[in-house]
Amino acid sequence: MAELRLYNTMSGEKEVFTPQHDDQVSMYVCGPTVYNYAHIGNARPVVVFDCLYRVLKARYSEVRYARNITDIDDKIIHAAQEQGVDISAVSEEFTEKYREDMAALNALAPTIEPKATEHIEEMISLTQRLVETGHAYESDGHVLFAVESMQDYGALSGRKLDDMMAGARVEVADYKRHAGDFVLWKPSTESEPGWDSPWGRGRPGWHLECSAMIRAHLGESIDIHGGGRDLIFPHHENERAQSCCAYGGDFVRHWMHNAYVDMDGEKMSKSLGNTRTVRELLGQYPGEVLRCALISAQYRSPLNFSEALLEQARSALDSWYGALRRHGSLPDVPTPGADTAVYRALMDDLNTPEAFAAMHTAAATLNKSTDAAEIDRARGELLGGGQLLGLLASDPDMWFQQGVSAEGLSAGEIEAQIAARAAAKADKDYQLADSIRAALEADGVVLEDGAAGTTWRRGS
RNA sequence: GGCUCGGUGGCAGAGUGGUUAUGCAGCGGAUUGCAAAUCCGUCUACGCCGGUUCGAUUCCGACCCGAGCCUCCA
Repeated sequence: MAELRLYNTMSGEKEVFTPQHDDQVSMYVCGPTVYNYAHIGNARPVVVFDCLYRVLKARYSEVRYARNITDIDDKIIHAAQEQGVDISAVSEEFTEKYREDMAALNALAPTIEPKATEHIEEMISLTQRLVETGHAYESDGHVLFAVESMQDYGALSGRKLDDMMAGARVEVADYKRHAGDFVLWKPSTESEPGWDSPWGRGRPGWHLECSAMIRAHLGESIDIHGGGRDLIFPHHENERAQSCCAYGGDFVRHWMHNAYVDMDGEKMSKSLGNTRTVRELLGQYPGEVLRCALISAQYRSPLNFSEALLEQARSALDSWYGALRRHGSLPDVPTPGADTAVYRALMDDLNTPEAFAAMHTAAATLNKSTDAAEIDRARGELLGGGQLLGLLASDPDMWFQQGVSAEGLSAGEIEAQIAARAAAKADKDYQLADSIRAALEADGVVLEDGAAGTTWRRGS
């Protein structure tokens, strides 16, 4: 059995992955702050860690995968105030939309989806613990984590407190002892949502929930913690500080961070305003195309988002589905955990491009082989690989015949035209046959004559 | 200013101290009533300068260029 190797942000190297408990893995991935639609950049970690989840499930008998929902945050508060509604109206609406969008990308639901507002108690007690142990202090109504109280603060992001001082570009609040100190708990005004605490009515700082929820659901030390690169600092650094100082121990054994989705070579982000929402893109492309595009580069490399990228993803899927379509009548019972080339590629730090190459090899075999055993093996590779990658989930005929929008000819109309053309061909009236083909093509339908008759698909 | 990561063929994108990545596009052929799909063949590579080595795209150093973090952000 191939061993799993994963790059660890902490060490800066690929490491052999061994779960702390024999056959059981715990993974936590930072989820969305639910105040608006997820953009395609937000979807990258979801899809990447969904692949990892699938690989882990194939390899280990128990995988506990938690992805949080941040449903208390200043941005949600602002959105709610603008709309004149309660924050829960905003957070519930966008939690639902997020789930729909991610499901459309074939991302499996995590084992647990903890919400911040359901863990306020845990956050308060974690904060208390940090105050008691001298790692946090109260100042001007806030409770702050004292970064100088932690010996190796900065170890994850590879920075030193002194260096950070030099580059501080932000006004330092005067209630902080050190510029790097961050908020654990902050006061709420009357109009802001808040919870009673030993420090008065307030709400948690944004790093706190993950520490508290990891502890509550996955325990003191987890195997894998993932998220986007931009979370390394300050979010994960601070999470680590909170958890390590409050509870001691390892906290996280493998830190994993995906690179960004870029737009014209520049990071896609809400603050830059160059985003494309998943929802908008789903109106133009099948979810599988978006997913395929998102994993067409290795997760630690930047991915430039473009029409061309999506068209390439579509064409890769077309060729895999096309190979399967040739053998569509065979029963399928793939085993994703089988020791296939796709599996081995993914075991090497999720090398999805190498996995794609193996998928293409399997498809080529299906297209040209006449050996039943070989065909069987290739189908297993392709379908099993598809399960690990979260692709090829549709029926091949459905894939080619689906229209992204409702417009166009119905399947029945197309079949009728095909029958008319077959009759014309039987009469050797090729002129009529060709005019039918051309008419269909003008409506975006491509005919393919094969040994077993004519099949059709919708062109892109 | 500090820290991190990267520069591969027309494009996308892996990998390796000496041997084909892969896909798309291009070109030539096969197949087809015509197509499409498919198959076969084929062309374009490893930022720049040094060093180590029998041999470097791959290791080391300098340089140039790009991206990111240090601030909400996946």
